[in-house]
Amino acid sequence: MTVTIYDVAREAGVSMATVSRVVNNNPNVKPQTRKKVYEAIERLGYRPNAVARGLASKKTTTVGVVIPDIANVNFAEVARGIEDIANMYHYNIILSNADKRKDKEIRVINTLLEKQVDGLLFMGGAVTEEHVQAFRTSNVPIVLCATTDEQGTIPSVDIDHEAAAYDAVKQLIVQGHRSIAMISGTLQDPSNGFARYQGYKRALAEAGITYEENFVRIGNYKYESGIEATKYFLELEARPTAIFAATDEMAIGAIHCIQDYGLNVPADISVISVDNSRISSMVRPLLTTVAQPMYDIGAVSMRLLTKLMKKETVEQAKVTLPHELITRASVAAPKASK
Amino acid sequence: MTVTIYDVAREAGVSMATVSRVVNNNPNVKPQTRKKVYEAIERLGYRPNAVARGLASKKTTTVGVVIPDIANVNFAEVARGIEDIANMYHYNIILSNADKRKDKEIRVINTLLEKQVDGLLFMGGAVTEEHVQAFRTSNVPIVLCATTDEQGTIPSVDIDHEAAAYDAVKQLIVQGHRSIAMISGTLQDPSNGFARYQGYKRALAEAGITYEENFVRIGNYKYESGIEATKYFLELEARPTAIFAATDEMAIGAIHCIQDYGLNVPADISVISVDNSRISSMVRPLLTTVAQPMYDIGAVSMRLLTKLMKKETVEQAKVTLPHELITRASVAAPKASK
DNA sequence: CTGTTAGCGCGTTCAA
DNA sequence: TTGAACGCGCTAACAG
Repeated sequence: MTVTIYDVAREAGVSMATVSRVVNNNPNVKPQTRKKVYEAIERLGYRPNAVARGLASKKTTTVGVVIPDIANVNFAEVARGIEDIANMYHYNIILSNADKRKDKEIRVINTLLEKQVDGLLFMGGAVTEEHVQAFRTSNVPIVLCATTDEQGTIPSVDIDHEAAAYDAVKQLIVQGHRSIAMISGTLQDPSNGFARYQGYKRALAEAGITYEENFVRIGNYKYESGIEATKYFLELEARPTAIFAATDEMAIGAIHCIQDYGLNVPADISVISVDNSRISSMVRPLLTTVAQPMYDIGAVSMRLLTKLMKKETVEQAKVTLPHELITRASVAAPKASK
Repeated sequence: MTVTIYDVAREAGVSMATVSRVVNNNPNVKPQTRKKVYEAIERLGYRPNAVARGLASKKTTTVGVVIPDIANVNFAEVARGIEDIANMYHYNIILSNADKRKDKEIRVINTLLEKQVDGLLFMGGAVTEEHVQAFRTSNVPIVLCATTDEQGTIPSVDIDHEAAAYDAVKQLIVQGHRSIAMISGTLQDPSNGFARYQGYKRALAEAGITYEENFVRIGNYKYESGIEATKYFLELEARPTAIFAATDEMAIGAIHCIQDYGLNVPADISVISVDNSRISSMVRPLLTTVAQPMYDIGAVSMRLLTKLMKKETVEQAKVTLPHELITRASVAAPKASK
């Protein structure tokens, strides 16, 4: 049924070693023989079996990707960056959703390792000791993608979430705002959650603004939770003049909520966030936000992984990509403070 | 370095065949021996090599997924459906972007087949003779996902794009609209493009509305192209009273464009589309749209594929999932016609 | 430049 | 209930 390298060898009148050579572009083959082999391959419709090759060579040219949720636009963007570079270096990717759930993450890591991936790209929630343990059971290179471990011992590619949040809030402060609320992600999430919250606090502290419990609500990154949080703020006797949302979606929720209350963005309340996903340009007013280069995070981490897999020496095992404030139309100076 | 089944056998004092049996849950093993083997596995930290297993068993428990672009929310949603079900049946997925480009699609199909996937899920542009040819070079089951082939010979899961578009336009007509414009995708695209265009025309024809060239613009599914098309419509001496967009994004572009002209949606112009992606609820007014169950398309097609891979008999090899009109706030009756 | 020979790690008969 | 032996399809020395 299936035609093997052996059939090709017979058909071409050479040994299987020779066929293997031409298939793998080994230069040590006489052009004429090469031609004969190619013809035999063509005639028989031979297709190399990558599994057999993987067993013999101990390389599968596939990398495992652990992702929280491919249906999330940000991660999907990262995934695209990963796949593009993987493709460029002739790797395939096995993608597994783990929803930032530790048990699922560990399980997935193990099956990926069973499949003998040549490398692992990990995007997830916190990187715990258990994770590190799981990584250690194998010696395929790992790179953390859009996350970091506490000790910073594992190669990683991410942005500085704390600084990004800081920059966003700082922008509000520069415009003259002093009463700034935040819609945060869960503080359990080290990057999107906790770090951004820290950036918010640092910016306030630096400006001598006292932190207020009432001005921080925890959302779940989604649109609806942005609305919920904003409702809360609007019902406060002393409303904030600006809102910093940890994600674009929550920011847009905030904008719509404010508008639904008959108020104007940014005249009455300014809104800023971090992400710069496509939807930040799909809202009125256009959303001012700090850009997170998701595609690049994916691309750079995959590139880093290829180097690691080829055992090339890498100078920087922990790369922090730059973020950038994208000024659009959702931020303005507060109304004349009374 | 790596511990093999053989090491476990020695450690447990049994043969490798026995180890293989316990690892694969073969019942023909004395509980006591099973225990010994498990202990040895634990002690040595043995992890089965899926590549070797794949070579020996001719099954890899991985399926290939050809997708246009994982960064596209709709496809990402499908992918999530696929992965969830795949995971449920203990399959892994190799994901490859092909951007609806035939050459890339064919190339990707081939490398996936080289990797000995147990099945293939194909999402792409048109399914040409060349595609069918490529599929035939192997006998792993294929299912088309969110696409169909002309002859309908390959198993597939999709919605009826023509009918979905028809229903959307019909809704406009029922509300009293007679001058309805369409922002279409490229007519080269059989499902999202051509079929929806056909549905639009059928609804018009059925209502005795004459088709107007000026009322159809071709977009690229994206927000900006929705804006562009709508600008064109608004500059017409005889503006349409309603716009049907082939995708949510273009519809939102239309809404914003209309609003930027100082007009009101739906009072001045109604907007409807097909998709019901998350963003359709992230706009003011809320977008009325025909829901396309992307997640389900992925889930159902993967489920179908598992049946095919197990050589179970399937009654329905061509399934059409239902679509549904989601009435929100972007459609209203036209202003009193003069 | 080409062929021979071993494995790669595991599933799977077939006997025992 | 267990073990011995073979083979899956290919790469990688090693000879020649």
